[in-house]
Formats: sequence, structure tokens, C-alpha cells
Amino acid sequence: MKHAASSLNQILTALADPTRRAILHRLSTADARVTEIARPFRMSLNAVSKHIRVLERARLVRRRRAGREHFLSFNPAPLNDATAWMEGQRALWSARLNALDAMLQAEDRASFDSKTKGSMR
Amino acid sequence: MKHAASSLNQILTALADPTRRAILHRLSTADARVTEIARPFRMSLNAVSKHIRVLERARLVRRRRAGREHFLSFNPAPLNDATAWMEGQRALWSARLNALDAMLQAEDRASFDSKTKGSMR
DNA sequence: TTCATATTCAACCGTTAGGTTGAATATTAT
DNA sequence: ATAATATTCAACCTAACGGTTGAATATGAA
Repeated sequence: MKHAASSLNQILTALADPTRRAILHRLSTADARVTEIARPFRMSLNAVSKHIRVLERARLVRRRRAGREHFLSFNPAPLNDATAWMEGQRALWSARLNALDAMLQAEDRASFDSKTKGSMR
Repeated sequence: MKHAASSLNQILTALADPTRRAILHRLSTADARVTEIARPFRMSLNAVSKHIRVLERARLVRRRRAGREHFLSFNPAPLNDATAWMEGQRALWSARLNALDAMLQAEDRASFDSKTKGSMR
């Protein structure tokens, strides 16, 4: 897998913008056309159109054309890639904590041994 | 919670850069100093220092100073915020699918009823 | 004290990102 | 055929991003 990093880049940069997250949120409850999606925003239709393209590039949004109107739909699959990466980090992190914990427990055992040995004449 | 969006912004923009993800990956297995972190990269120390600041702003990295050296550590907590948002989208999405499914099943039942009723003279 | 090391600050530079406006294109409605 | 609608394309602007270099600061070592 050589494209994993670059696709992760696209997914995460797509998600990093609040407007795009709002669009995605909207689409996760119902499909919608470009104009419908743009309406609630205070920016131009063109600006929203650009945001949608970014989401498409990240494969978070799919487009189905029907005449002059384009229906957009949410595709949750790429979110798995993102969460997978995060889970990976957390896994490394907890592995490290477990190792540290084991080490400390071993130390405790050693200190207990030495104490009992000392007090046990 | 009014700062949630802006902190999500910071977290996701921090994660959206591959250099920063590499730094985080490195830190999730062991703490390290700035110079240590910078060494494997082909960019200047200053560039890495900047990346670290972005990660700090997102609270994904903590800094502990000891004399002239700064020890950095990974803080996984903000990843929860990010995954929580994604899980939210997926939840909406599957709710929607469930609703659609229920609707289709109801339709099937109706069509079955009308068929049996029709054949039942 | 002097020198070396660890790190940031400050200024700059090229590229990209997010936004605007205006025109182009394609489709539907009158 | 004409007009209205839905959407993108193209050019442009500004601010932010990722990077560089050079100097500043603070601490540790000789």
C-alpha cells in the first residue's frame, strides 16, 4: 500500500475544515443537491462547490448526475481509514504503558523481596 | 460546548500533515527531545520545531522542560474527540439506513398483503 | 569565562487554501 | 426560440502553510 499516506492526507485535510464537516454532517442524514447544500451557508455557491470537490477527492462524497442537478451522497468508508490510523497510535501508546506498568510491578516485587529478606533474619 | 469545533479544527489540521503524523507515531512509542525527533527528517530543525508547536496547540503533544532540553510526550486524549465526531457521522448514517430498511420491509409486507388478499377470493 | 549544545524567534519566500466575481455550459421550463 | 435554473470553469485576491536562513536565548560542559 503506497497510496495510504496520501489518501489519509486527503481524508484528514477534507475533515479539517468546519464547512466541509457541516456538509458531511448534512449528507450523513440525507442525500442532497449542490444548491440545497449551499443554501444554509453564508458563502457563495462556488465556494461550497469547491468544498464538495475536496470531499469528493477524499471519496467521502459521491456524485450522481441526473440532468442538470447533481445528487451528492455521503460515503463513510474513508472514515475507517482515519480511525484506523488513530487506533494504531493508541495501541502503540497503551502497549508502551503496559510495558512501563510491568516494569514498575517488577520493581515493586523486587523491593518487597529485599524488604522481607532483610526483616527475615 | 462552544469551543468543540475550533479544537476539532486544530486536532484534524494537526493530523492532516504526514510529517506531524510521523512525529506523533514516534512519540506514541517513546518520549523524545526536539532534536531527536527532528533527526530522521530531511527538513531543518526549525521546520520540525514548528510542526511540534502545531501538535502542542492541538494538545496532542505535551512538553516538559529540563534545563535546555525539552522532552515531548504523546497525549492521545484529543484523538477521542476526533473519533467521536466520526462515530457520530456513522451513527447518523446507519440510522438513516435502518430507517430506509424499515421502510422497504414495510413496503414488502404491504405488497405481500395485497397479493394474498387478491389470491384469497 | 569561554565554548558548545538545545531550542526558539524573526523575517522572508513560494505554494496552497478558501474565498470572491464573472462567464461558460448544460438542462429544463415557457 | 427564449428564458430560467443548476452547476462548473477561470481568473483573481488574501491569508495561511510549510519551508528556509540567520540571529537570539538559555543551559551545560571545559
